[in-house]
Order: sequence, then structure tokens, then C-alpha cells
Amino acid sequence: MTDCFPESAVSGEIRLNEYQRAAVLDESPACVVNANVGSGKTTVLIEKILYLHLERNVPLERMIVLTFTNKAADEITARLLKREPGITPEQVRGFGTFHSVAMGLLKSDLPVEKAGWTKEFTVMDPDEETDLALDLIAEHGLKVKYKNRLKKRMEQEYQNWLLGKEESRYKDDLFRLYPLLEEEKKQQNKMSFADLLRVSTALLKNSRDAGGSEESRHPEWIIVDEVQDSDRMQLDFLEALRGGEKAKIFAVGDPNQVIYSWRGTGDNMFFLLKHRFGAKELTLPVNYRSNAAILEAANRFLQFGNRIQGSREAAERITVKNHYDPFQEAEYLAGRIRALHEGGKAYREVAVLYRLQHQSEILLKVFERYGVPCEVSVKKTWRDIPVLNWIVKVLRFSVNVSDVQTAVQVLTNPSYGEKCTKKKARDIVKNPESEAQYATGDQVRNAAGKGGAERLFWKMRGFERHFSGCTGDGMPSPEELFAYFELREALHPAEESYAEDERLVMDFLKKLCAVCAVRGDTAAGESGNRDFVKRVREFINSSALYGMKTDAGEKEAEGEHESADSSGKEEQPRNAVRLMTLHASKGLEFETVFLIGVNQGLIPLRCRNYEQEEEERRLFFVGITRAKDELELSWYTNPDEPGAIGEPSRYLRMIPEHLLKRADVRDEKQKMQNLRQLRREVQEQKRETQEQKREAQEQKKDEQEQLSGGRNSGQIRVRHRKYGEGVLLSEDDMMVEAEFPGYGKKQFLKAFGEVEIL
DNA sequence: GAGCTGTTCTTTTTT
DNA sequence: AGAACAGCTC
Repeated sequence: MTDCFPESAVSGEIRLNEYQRAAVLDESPACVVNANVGSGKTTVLIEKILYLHLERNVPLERMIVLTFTNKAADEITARLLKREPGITPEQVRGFGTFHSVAMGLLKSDLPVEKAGWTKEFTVMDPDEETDLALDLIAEHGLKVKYKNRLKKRMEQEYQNWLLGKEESRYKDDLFRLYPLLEEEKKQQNKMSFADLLRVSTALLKNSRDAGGSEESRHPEWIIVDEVQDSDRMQLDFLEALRGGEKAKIFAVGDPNQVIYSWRGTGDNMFFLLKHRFGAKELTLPVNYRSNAAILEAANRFLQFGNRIQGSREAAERITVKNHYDPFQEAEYLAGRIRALHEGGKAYREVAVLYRLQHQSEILLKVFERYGVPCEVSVKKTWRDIPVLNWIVKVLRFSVNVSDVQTAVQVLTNPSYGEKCTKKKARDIVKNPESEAQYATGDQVRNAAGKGGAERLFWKMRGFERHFSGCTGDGMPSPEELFAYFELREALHPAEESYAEDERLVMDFLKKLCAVCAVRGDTAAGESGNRDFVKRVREFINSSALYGMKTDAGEKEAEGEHESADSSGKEEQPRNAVRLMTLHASKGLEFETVFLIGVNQGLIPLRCRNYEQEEEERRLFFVGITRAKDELELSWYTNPDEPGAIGEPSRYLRMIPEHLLKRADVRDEKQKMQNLRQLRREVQEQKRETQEQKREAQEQKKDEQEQLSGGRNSGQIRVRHRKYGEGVLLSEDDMMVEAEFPGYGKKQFLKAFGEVEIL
């Protein structure tokens, strides 16, 4: 029992401890591995897959490997490929996030028609579902409370609705909205993220109950990473996928790292899964990451399982520092990190963690001033880049002409394409003149005389017809696509941003064409779509789930030009200090970690109930266990945070004194002078962002007004006894809206006769 | 709409 | 604790 894992092809140079080995070799029908923090969880997963594949002759195609995030999915395939370079993409088709695997099943294995969609369905943006819901609320005159928080509400109460509850807890029409929304999504042949899971689960169950399940439909093995992060729907999906007892299930997770239960159900999914599948529980108790002091502290915060065993000798104590306020601390950190760097520490091995997103603002500003390279971990995808967001929508409608919502969004975009009101866009989209003319291509020609909006609409409508013949060598080039949609005009060449927009769009189209071309070569045969349109649809769908990486955000990196050619290669993390929230830090590790703002009222953040407090405690646990060698915790005498008080967090008292090294940083008068200026700047910046937010909100309001009431563009003057003369903005049966210089927009009930139209 | 009172939420984020 | 919203009356 003490010998190492057999040095066969399976283990190669990898050495596993006895617990890891037991997990790899276990073949119970269901097994959950309680993997302590830093215990080599992913290694076990990889070795398990290779063991099953190479030793037990389970084809990779018969395994489903599920992760919660794309990042984790990428890591698994990358590590697998490193061990076994011969593995093809075809073999790991069943590897991915819950959502992408569900989509794969719906596209190629399950009878999605039975649920009301067709195989050509597309995937919705999360925001789009909220927009669609708002349209339906208006259309059907539904009464729904808290409309501005609709997205959150819809997510939260969706489960209840699925469980057959009749009414929302707010006693409004929300539960009448769900069926309407579902019907509309079927009409427009598109699915939300939740639909992908829900519908595939239902269809899997259905096919099993029908008894006509072919063997191939059920995998031999289902392997799940980070199960503690899954929700009820994902558990249902697993159960359906398992198809009774046909597949064996192996799941890895850590109940002590549940930090997202606020968005799912309150239960700890690790134990829920264990009980639901009657799974055998194994543990991985040995931590390979942190030094002895950090682990001993972490053990005080363990909520489930036995203590974490360390693998390293005792070392440095944990530093606890008291700073006057965030500004003073930022300055201290800048100096401290620079010193670390001069001592040979790589910036990328240093992380600053905090509870709230906006705590990064001060750090960013001060670090910049002191020349400490740093990066706030917020990933950029095409969704954050307006022009790409638009072009994706153009393509989305082009490959799914039922998706009228997207068509309207494309046509009404204020920055791209010809300006078009929502009303007009709806007319164009909802009453496409004669289908026969469109079929002959006449519409596109006729539209030449009409507005650009109509032209673009017919281009999108005609996309499938125009490119349907394209296969193999006949694939269109990015330039052809650019020309087809007449993007030169649509992107507004007169605008300052045109050059950049054109570059972004061309890069995107190049990527699209490259992927479409490759897909055909490697995946020939039944699953290889010979048809260009089909491939574009596939690309657009997977990028909806994947949030496709863009190189756009990378340019901001410092003055020095890094490798000019970043094409193809995965973006490499810049050598910079990482700033991130505790949540974002999960799964990462750093040599040196600063955890800031460990004040009562911030860590833990004010809690409503005991469960919330427990989750805050797990969050703190996750934070301190990111550190390998050096951990520094700090609290403020004068925290800026509302709700936080100038006392150390009670979590600091939970760490035994002999593990700590206390050091207070007292104010230095001279530095305070320096900081006053900064403080002013940051406050100004805050005001600015607030203003921007307000403006954005007002713009949204304007759009809505434009939609509801016909806007009067001719300047009609009005008079009011208090506000004087103003301009009429809009008017309907009940209301008059006017703008008065010095008073802004005002609305009046017509019945009161307060305003006189001149 | 304006103005009032009472209620609810505020943070963390992935697909 | 304070903002944002719902629902009421005028």
C-alpha cells in the first residue's frame, strides 16, 4: 500500500499520494471526492480520465466531463493534451461546461423538435431574455414589480415556477410571464442558458422513460469538477444523463469552498449530490500549496470534514496590519510590492484580494502613480465591445431569421447601421413584404431606393440563401462577408472610431472564417457540417456560451510593446500584480497574498442570517488559502466603506495569536499631504462614473419614451405658469411632456390643464 | 405628476 | 443606514 502509483503509461512522471490513488482507481457506481483546498483535485481528475482511457479501455468518447466554467474546461483539455498529445477534438466532444455539453446534445442527439424548437436554434444573450420579457410585459399589459431588478427576479423565482408554484412571492404577474416568454423563445427559435439545461434534461428523461434508448446515448462515465458550485438544475441534468444506473459518476468538489450559494439554492450541493446518487465519499486531505502557518489558520475556518494536512514545514507567521484608511494602505502596498519585486519576486506572484469590486479603484490609481504594474481581473469578451456585440447580432439574425428581437436590436442600434426608430424597425421586421420577392432577391435590389435599415434587413434575411451553396473551398472570405453586409457604410466611416471598429470587425470575421474552414476538415462525416451557414450558426452559438476571447483589452498594457504577434496563442498573463475580489480568486494561487479590508462589517459583509455568515466565513477561508508562502491581512482604523466599522474583523480573533505577527502602520503626516490630492481625484472620479450612470439611465428612459409615445420633432412651444415657456416633447391621450429651460423635463396630466400649447 | 408612507434590497458572478 | 421602489392620496 505504500508503493507509488504504478509507473505505467497512466501515471508517467506524476506521483500520487495514497488518497489520490484511491480516488483514481475507484470504480463505484457513484463516488464523490471531498477534495480539500490545494489537494491536487484537478490532477486526480486528469489521472482518472487517463486511467479509465488507457488502463480500463473506456473510449474518451464514452465519457462526459463537466465543469462549471469555461476556464476549468480549458484547463482540463489542455492538461490532458499535454499528457496525451494524440487526443483529437472529436474524442473530447463530451468535455466542457454543463451548458456547452447540453447544447451539444440538443444539436446532435436529442429530439429538440419535441420540445418546440428546431435543430437550427440559436443561444440567447442573458440580457436579451430580460429585454424580451420587458417587451412581453408591455405587450400583454402584465403587472410586474421591481422591473429594474427583473433579471435577478426572473432567475430567483424561475425554480419556484418550474416546481409548479402558482404565484410569485410579490403577488404580481411574473408567473404569467414565464409561459409567454417560453412560447416567444420557441417562436423565435432560441434558447436561454437555463433552457439549454432544462430542455436537454427533460428530453434525456423522456427518451429514457420511452425505453428506446440506444446504448450510445448514455455515457459510460460522467466526471464532474467543482460539484459544490452546481445548482439544482445541473444536478437534474446529471441524473438524466446518468440514465438510471447506466453510467458511473465521479465527482470532485470541496464543500468548504461554497461561495456562490447566494445565486443558487441554499443547500450545500456537495452533500445533496452525495445523497441523491448514494455516492461513496473519498477524501483528499493533503494540501500541497500553503505553508504550515497558513494551513493552521485555515483549519480554524473549516466547516466540513477533518483538518487539512500540510506537506510543508512551519514558516513565516501571518502578518496582520492596521492602516489608517484605504489611501494610506494603497500607498504602503505600492511601496511594499515594489520592494518585493526588487528582491526578486515576480509581480504575477503577488495578489491583492478584497471583498468588494470597487475597492480596486484606489489601488489602481495609487499603483499606477508608483509604477507598479497591476491588472484588475475582469475579462473582456466581445459582449463588452459595442461593435462586436452588434456584428454578432447581425450574424445571429442572419442564421436564425425567426429571431425578430435580434433583428430589431440590430436595426435600432444608435451607433451602427442607419438610424431607425423601434417602431419602424418593428414594421420592417414583423411585416416583411412579400416572401416571393425576397426569394428572387428582388427585395434587396428594391430596398436600394429605401432606407439603409431595410437594406440591411434584407441582406440578413437573404444570408442563408446567398451563402447556402458554400462548402469546402467555396467558403467566403472575411472581405466577402464585410462587403455582403455593406459594413463600410454601416460602421459609419465618418466617425472617429471607424478605423478601430473596422479592425475589430475584420479580426472577428477572420476568426469566424478560420474556424468554419477548420471545422470542415477535421470533422468530416456526419457531424461535419459541410454547409457554411450551419458552421456560422455553430460558431455564433458557441461564442455565446464561451464569451470568446478577444485581444482588444490587451492593448492597454503599458507603453512597452510585447510580442507583436498574439494570433492563435492563448493570452499570456502579463507580469503584473493581480487585483481581484475574493470570489474571483477561487481556484488560483499566489506566492504572496494581501487580503485587505478585514474589518468588521466588510469581511464578513453585513449578514442577514446564519447561513450568510457561514458563507462569508468560507469566503475568508478561500482568500487566505490562495497564499503559498506569505499572507498579510489588513484592516482600517477609518474605513471608507459604508457599513464597515473601524474594528478588526472577528475572523482575525479566530486565528491563534502564535500564528500572527502584528504590525501597525501609523500615519505619517508628510504622506497624508500627498494623499489629500489623491483623495480628491478619486472622489472626482467617483462623481464622474455616477454621472455617467445617470446619463445612461436617462438615455434608456428616452428610448422607452420614443417607443411608447410618438415623438414630436417639430418644435412646439408650450407655456406653464411656474416654469415659463418650454418645448413640447411628447403627448398622448392623458399626458403632456415638455422641457423647460432651467427646470428640465416635466410631465403634466392633460386633465389639469396646467400647460398651454402655443 | 407630486408627495407621502411603507417595503425591500444593497455585495459577490458564471453560463 | 440609505437608496430605490411600490402603492396610496390629492
